[in-house]
Amino acid sequence: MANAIPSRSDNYSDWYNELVKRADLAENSAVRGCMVIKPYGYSIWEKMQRALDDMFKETGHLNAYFPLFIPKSYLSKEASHVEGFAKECAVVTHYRLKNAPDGSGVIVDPDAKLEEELIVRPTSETVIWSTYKNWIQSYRDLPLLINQWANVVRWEMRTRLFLRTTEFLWQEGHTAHATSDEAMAETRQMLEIYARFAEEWMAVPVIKGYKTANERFAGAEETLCIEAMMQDGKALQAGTSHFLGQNFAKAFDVKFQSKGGGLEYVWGTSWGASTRLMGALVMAHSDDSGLVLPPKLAPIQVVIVPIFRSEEQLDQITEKVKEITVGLRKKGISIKFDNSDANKPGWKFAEYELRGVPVRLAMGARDLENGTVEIARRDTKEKKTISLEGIVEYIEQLLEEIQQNIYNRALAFRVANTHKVDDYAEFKKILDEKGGFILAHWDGTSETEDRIKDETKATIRCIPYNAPEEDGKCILTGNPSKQRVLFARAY
RNA sequence: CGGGAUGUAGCGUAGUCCGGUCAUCGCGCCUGGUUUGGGACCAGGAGGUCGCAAGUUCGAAUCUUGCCAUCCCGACCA
Repeated sequence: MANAIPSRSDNYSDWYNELVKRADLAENSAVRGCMVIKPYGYSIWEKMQRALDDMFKETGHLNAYFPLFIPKSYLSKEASHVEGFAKECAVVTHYRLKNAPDGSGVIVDPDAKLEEELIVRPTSETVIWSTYKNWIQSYRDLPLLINQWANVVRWEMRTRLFLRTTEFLWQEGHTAHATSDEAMAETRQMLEIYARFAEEWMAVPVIKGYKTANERFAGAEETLCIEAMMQDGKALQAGTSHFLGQNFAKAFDVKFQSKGGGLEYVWGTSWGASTRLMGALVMAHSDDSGLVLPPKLAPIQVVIVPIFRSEEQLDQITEKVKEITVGLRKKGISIKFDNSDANKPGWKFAEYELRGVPVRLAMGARDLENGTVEIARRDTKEKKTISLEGIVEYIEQLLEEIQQNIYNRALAFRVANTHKVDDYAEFKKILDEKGGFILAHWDGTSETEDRIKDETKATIRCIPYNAPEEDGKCILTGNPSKQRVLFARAY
């Protein structure tokens, strides 16, 4: 193999970085910490957007767009919110440049200083709630169910393609409700949507749960999340849904008149998922040959590679291929027929494996004679020659099977790498030797959580939903505990 | 922002100690031909302010100083 990527076992992190670049998903840009998402990577993101957006619309949400800039004063209206984000905000202080007197280029015009500095949004709660104040007067205005697709900026110290970039793309939902119960139900509903998206579209199994107070969103009363396991055993948070209580309503004075005529603060939620999902998708399924994409999100689901010695042969193959592609397209399956003469078949095979195309067909003289085609699946790398008879149905079913198979594989991996541990020494040992998820008892205090984090780098990823009640002792302090929580090292 | 390292063609690199036909090699790219069932081969060709700036010197990719950028390890995070 001339251009092999690093292997996962050699260096997982190198493997990931190389794969993202080589599969043409994204690359680093001239701007520190900001990436360029390339067309192939962006196509996957568009499919993710489409699926999520459909689910949001089905549950009654509408899209809107709020400004990129936020007046600095807004950020400080909600105390814990500003504390959470202040350290990573980009700030706009001027609005004009001018030529440098010494001719060395342009400089910031000191006369163009803004009265009030603007923050580049790290998240939009504050602008949105300041707007909601004007939109909500009566219980009849509720619930208000809004989503926006946007870019946000968080000035991170260390960045990695998709997993943590200074600027990233995401969606953020912001809803307002008349009652606490209704807002909480919305919070749960949106987490369910994220979980369903992760499992049914990305083929990534997730664990749903509550964040501890330490890990909660800045300004939220409760944060729900889904956590996925990557192939190196580390956890990745794939979506969060926050119950904001009346915090932002109070900070921005958003009240409504109830049926009974009283004035009440509204209850809020916010929920988001970002281009980080792209990183999760790569790390959950791919192998040392390249990406493995779930068929539902693959920009190209089937690639057809002709093998020919002459123009006439190519023409004959093209003719045959047409019959297949017409049938596949009718089923909504995306196909690429790569008839370019620039590269040999072997090169193409390797290239489409790198790009994670779920199904590959190869057709040559041999197949023309026999009425067959060679079919290869990306997830297992199995190859076989099959008859053209019923090929469309065969492929349709195979795509479903691949989708299911990579989910099952990821689930089996997670199960195999999740351990119940009752002893702190063993806890540390498993983290260092095996990694993965650990279910252990915790006494419920932030102090204990912090100490475990300092000593092991593992954090409580979540307090899982529906965890069975079980009396136990905190792994660190020995204090009583009612249920196990999920520990892991995380991205 | 602390600790470590690195900047040579689109990418990856040799040369840096010891200054002087040294700008090396591979991939990629262009042209022509032969090829095509797992990353083809031959021939020819294009492409470089050696990160930037100043200094030392007859002479700097190489030595000195300053700056800039990137990567790794920490603190911070979706």
